[in-house]
Amino acid sequence: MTRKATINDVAARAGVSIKTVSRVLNGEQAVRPDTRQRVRAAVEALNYRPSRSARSLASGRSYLIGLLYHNPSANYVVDVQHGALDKCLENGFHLFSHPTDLYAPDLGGMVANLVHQANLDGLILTPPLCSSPALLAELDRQHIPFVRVSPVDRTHPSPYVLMDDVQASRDMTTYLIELGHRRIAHIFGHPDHAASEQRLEGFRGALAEHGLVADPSLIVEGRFSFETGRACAQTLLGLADPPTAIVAANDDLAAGAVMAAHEAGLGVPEDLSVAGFDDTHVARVVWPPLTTVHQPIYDLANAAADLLLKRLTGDDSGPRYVELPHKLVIRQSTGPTPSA
Amino acid sequence: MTRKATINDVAARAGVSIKTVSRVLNGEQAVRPDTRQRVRAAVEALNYRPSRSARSLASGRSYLIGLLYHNPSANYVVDVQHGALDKCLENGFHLFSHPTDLYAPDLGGMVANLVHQANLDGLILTPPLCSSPALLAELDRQHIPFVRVSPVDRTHPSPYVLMDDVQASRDMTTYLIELGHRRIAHIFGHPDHAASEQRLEGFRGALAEHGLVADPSLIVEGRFSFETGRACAQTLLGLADPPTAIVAANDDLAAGAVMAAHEAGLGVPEDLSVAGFDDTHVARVVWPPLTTVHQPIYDLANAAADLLLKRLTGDDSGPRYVELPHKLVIRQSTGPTPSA
DNA sequence: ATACAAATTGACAGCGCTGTCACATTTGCT
DNA sequence: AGCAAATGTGACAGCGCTGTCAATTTGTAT
Repeated sequence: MTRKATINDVAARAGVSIKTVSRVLNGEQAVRPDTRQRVRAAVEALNYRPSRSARSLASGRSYLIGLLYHNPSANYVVDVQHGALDKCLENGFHLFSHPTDLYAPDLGGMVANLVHQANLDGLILTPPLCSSPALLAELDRQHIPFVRVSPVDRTHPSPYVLMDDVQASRDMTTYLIELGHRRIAHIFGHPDHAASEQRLEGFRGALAEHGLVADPSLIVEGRFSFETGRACAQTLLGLADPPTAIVAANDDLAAGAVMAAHEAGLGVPEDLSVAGFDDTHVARVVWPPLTTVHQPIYDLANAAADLLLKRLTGDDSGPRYVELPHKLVIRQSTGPTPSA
Repeated sequence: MTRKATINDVAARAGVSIKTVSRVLNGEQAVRPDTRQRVRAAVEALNYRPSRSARSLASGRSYLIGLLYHNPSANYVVDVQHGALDKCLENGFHLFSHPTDLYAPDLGGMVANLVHQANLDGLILTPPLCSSPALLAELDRQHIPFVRVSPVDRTHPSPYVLMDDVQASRDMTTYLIELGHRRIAHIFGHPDHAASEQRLEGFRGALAEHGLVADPSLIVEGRFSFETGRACAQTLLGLADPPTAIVAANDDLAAGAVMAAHEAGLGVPEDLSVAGFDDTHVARVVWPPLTTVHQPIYDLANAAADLLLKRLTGDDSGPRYVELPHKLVIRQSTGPTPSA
């Protein structure tokens, strides 16, 4: 292999100026079809790929976008990364994944610094980062473009993608009610994550729709983790009048609840039904496998990247947000009420 | 905030030429201490950060390294990413994570292309990519620097990091033998992953050391997944003379085996002991929690990045490889033999 | 002091691309 | 046919940095 081809080589071969090659590469309009064709052929023949550094230095853009996350589950991160990365590569961009501490003293400053150092063109914010007002404010102030994944605040003008957490939670709860359950508990997610509120809201909504009242002692606060799920379930099962079903705000919590049931000598689902949320790997790896809500994480991230890239390339014609459908996944951790 | 500071601003403020600033930034020797100090102060005062694109365009280096993986578990990827990313940032580099298909028809070409397009300075290869001879050969041919994480072939001249899989597996098996088990089965990992062989070797070694013979019917081949672990365990438990303990080649397999035991009405560990490998999230989320081998994934990746960066910056003084210790994690999925 | 080597510093030319603007060519219209 | 407007193309100056090499300062041995 010889030296890597540059724009000059392409221009020479196509018999045009480098500027015209640049035009073709960047999809600018003012190029005649036959010229464009000739340039394309030369690019092909030389297996030419523009240098990101040169392009970036000259244009001030970096063709790099950042994906920020705060301590979520590995499965979530990996799915998000893939969804976003695929869309980026498709458009000649690259992706930096970066763990970010929601509680950093100067979160906004830190992120802005990261953006400047790495010269990122835009950001994808995942929960709970996407609902930090301080962060959003700083990004706005510095005119850093970003999209949000599963935000709660729909009033902020930045684009976002989400699924309907409230409805999903309502669907799951309704499913349990239809199975005959009346004393249904909810393990709340994590106060950092606004989705937790929505899942609680859907839970309450389904109960209300069926004329049931939510017993406050059946709503306990977890932290989206296996351990807290287990502890919460222990509390619930220790109640004088324990629930026959638990709707947990994510799969880890549900897995913990299943473990607590086992420890208490209770069968799942014979004695206790447990439902999860998100449909992560864990849901298929505990015994019994969890009934849960499938969240289209890959697709959400893919759509998020799409929205961001459209903005960056100046295409403002598309929608400001995308809402993707959820799906109930019925497995073996839920069943009819014991007495029924 | 005004325009971002450039090297010219720093030079002007420090009263030196831009070349001298460049020298200080790149840690070159020929700068007098007081000059160096003045430049440092100016950099500080202006909060100056060199532009990656400019630097990269001028030097031909990109300060970017790639992390390649083929379809491993999310937890593994995330740990590897963090380990490598932390070391990179520490050294002013950035990290691209990239899923890569081991079975791509022209794997070497694809990777080389990726390296050139993204202008990567080097690669970190995780298993099983690090044992693809075709890939290694192509990278060598194109003079692309790389390190390998947990390789099996120690003869290739590239640097690598690993832990002793054979010894770890031997330790685990010995632990079960000391618990009184005599009929011990092994669920083999995945033929793609050379570590599987080593874990089998350690298993056999421990048996031999204790004068036990490995019954061939007790060695079954899984695929590092929950489902195959379950299927393998079903086979094992259906045997006329089933094992009292299973050493699985990873935690997912072990989790599947635990599930199969549950399905067969067997208690773990009362009727069957099950040991995992890797100490991933799953190990703490199944019931009972898995006895397993803790693999220092973060540290391995961190060390790998370190080795690679040292090479890239021309420091050849360090070791060519790093071996990190493993650790047995005893949880509740293993216990004494039923009859004992 | 003087000569010479070594250490330190700077001038300047790119790296490969995009933005600006001027020029050339075509098109549409009277 | 003739002219303005629209369209297509190219020359050239950077973007912010590093590499090369020459110039300057400093140190050392006479």
